[in-house]
Amino acid sequence: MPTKKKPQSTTAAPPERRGELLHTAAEVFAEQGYNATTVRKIADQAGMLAGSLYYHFDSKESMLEEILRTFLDELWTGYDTVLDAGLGPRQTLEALVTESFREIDRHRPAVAIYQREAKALVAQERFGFLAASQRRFEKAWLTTLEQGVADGVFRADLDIRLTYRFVRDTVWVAASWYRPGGQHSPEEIARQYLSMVLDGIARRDT
Amino acid sequence: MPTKKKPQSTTAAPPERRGELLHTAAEVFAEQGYNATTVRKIADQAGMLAGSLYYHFDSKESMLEEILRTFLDELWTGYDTVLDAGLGPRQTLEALVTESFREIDRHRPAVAIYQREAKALVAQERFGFLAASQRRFEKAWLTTLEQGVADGVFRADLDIRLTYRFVRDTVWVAASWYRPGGQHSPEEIARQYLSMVLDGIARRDT
Amino acid sequence: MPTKKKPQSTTAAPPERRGELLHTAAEVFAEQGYNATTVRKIADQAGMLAGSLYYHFDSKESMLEEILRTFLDELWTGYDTVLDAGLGPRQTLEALVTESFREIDRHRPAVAIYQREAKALVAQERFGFLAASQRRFEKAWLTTLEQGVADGVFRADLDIRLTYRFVRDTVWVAASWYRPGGQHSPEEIARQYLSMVLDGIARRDT
Amino acid sequence: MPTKKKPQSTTAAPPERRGELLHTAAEVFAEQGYNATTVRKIADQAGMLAGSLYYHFDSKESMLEEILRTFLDELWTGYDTVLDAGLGPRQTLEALVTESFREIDRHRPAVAIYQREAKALVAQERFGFLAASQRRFEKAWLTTLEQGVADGVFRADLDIRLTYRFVRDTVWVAASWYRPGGQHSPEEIARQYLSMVLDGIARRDT
DNA sequence: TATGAATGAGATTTCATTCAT
DNA sequence: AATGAATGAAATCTCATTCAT
Repeated sequence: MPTKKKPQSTTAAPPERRGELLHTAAEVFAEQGYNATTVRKIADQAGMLAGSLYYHFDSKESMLEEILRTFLDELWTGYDTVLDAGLGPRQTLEALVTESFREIDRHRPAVAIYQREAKALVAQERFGFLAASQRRFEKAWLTTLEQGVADGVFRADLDIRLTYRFVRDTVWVAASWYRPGGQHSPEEIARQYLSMVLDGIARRDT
Repeated sequence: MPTKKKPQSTTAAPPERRGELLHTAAEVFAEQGYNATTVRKIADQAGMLAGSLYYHFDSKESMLEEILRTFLDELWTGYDTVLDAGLGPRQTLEALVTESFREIDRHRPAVAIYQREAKALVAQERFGFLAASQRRFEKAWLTTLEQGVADGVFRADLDIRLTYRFVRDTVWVAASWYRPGGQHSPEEIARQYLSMVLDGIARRDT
Repeated sequence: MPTKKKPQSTTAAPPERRGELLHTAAEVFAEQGYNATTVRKIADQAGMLAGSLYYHFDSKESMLEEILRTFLDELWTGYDTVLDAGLGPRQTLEALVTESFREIDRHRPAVAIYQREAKALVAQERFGFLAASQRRFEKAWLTTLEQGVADGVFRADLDIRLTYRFVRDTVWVAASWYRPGGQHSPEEIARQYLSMVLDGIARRDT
Repeated sequence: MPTKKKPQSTTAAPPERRGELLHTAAEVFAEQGYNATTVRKIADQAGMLAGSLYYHFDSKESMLEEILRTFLDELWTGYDTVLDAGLGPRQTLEALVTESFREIDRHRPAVAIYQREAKALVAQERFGFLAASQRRFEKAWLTTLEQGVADGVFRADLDIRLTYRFVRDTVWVAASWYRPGGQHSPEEIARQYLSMVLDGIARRDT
């Protein structure tokens, strides 16, 4: 039987229902995986019947699409601000990592969904925007790393693509264990991650 | 004269078929996700009909179980050898990371499946062995890191659980892009990853 | 001074809305078929939401009923005038055919709906009036044809039921291609059809 | 509960199951209309469960497509034989009409489905072959009629397109009442129809 | 060992209809 | 009169699994 979330205070702005439902769907997708999530589970969580979701959305897949699109749109707003700021490579890297943790904080379910599903989705025409985003992403990071090597702020003895994957994945998988509102703020986690990524975990003999 | 064992039926070695099919299944599971993989897809890939798989296996789930069990058994054989060798924390960490990349090389599909599905599976009784493995895994790594901090070979200013997750994720997500037989051997990748994890990607001012 | 009946609410004549909506519904039913027509499609066409139709009508089926009833009422008004006029069989046939084309001209959507749906509807109690109409129809035509054969104005060498179906189908299927306001008036089409039905399309050797 | 048709003699050629099912589906489609026919009704009639149909067919729509394609393929085999025979216009017309009644006799359900559904289906890309067939059909008939007028065997005072529609529809709607195995053979019905179409139903004063 | 055909449970989706505002 | 949101029943479709051959 449906689990009502809340009877809602009195009156909320009307066009938010969609957003609420997407939020609910994203949480269930993130928790159980897209394929294992039935529309009935989403509807239960939202306190309605499965069929009622189709008043708001065309299909289960269109919910997934909208969740991922919304997330990527906001992610790129943040990234573009960083990339357009004209910082040096090290500051750019720090800002990108920090921004990433902020996005994980704001869109944890969407990030988790992205991690788990993106690989299988890119093949579909409908999710072509994922591939486009991945290309921009790769370009932004590779450029930053290459510039850093050229400027002498990053090590020159590492395979640059390997480094790219290392930094990229290391940051984003954090979404699988990160819980918003936990001990550390996203900025604090970013700080520690950056410290590990930049300086390593081995103790320096100074 | 040639050494014939038995006048075998008609076709090739029968008991290997199981292994081949598990291999095929693992690849499809890794490619598309367990839930999105239909037994028909596996059968197609193996050149048979869906129903025929049930001569070899009890169920789709039992294929998954066998794939993961086989992988974890081999992983722990390797890990136990390292952990029982009485090395210092830094050498232990290096050996575990190297061993992990070797396992990715040998069992890439299984590793990818594990990454994607483990979280949802541990709740099931049948997959209790996953939880047991995770606990041993966490213990082995945390002990090594703590010993390293105590011995002064790892930095003491980092949150130890954050460090654990950092190292753990860093290694295993490589399965998502690693392709056996590529440019770098697993040992070479391990070397570079260890270099980044231990010393960081920033250039040192000597 | 202008003759105002009542200080009407705000918008135009309310009781006409029903008729407009029935007109719209009939067109969509005729275009796509009753079953394939969703109330949403009708509402879209009418510039309102699906639920709003239920202010005007009890159900989708009641719209269909009203459309068909209105059409058959008018049809029989015309037919009865002809049948009660005491004409000879040939003039009766000509008048009935002409009247039929006039009805197609006025109620084309309803005729198309009737053609397509009547067979499945007659079984329902609610649409019993269709069966009644069909019986009267058959009787009127058969009587006319039989009288014509008896009078020697129609050929005696043809199966009378086959002839009946021939004339009936010949006339009504025209609704499937007829477009009001096209090249030919209904009377002109009737004239040509009557010429073919009565005298055939082969050239006579005079 | 499912209505088993027959336990079938002993062994029928295996690849006929598809054909049997299409036959069953065609009968139900013709009887109730495509949209009003549920896959469950077809399955009931075939003595199986609804889901089992999907072992043989991709979708309900693909059954419809195959039924119509098969019918049109056979229809055109027959028509082409007539059209390639080099007959005069009157013999061609007679042969086409006779062939049409034979097709109605062989494929009554498919013809009935075609009549009822074609108009709405042609809009769909998937059913583009219907439009193609219609164009060939129109061309064949118009050419024959025009040639007949030119040769002086058909009346010159009639609108040729009107005549085309008259003959075309008159013949094909017969599928709505024709029952194979009834009183008259298709050839006998064709003969009477041709007599009416060519010479009319009015008695000639010779 | 494998096929061909089916089952049966459950998933997604559709849609006429209702109802508070 | 009309909207926005929902219900609930039923439809289409999916798929792991079974089983006779």
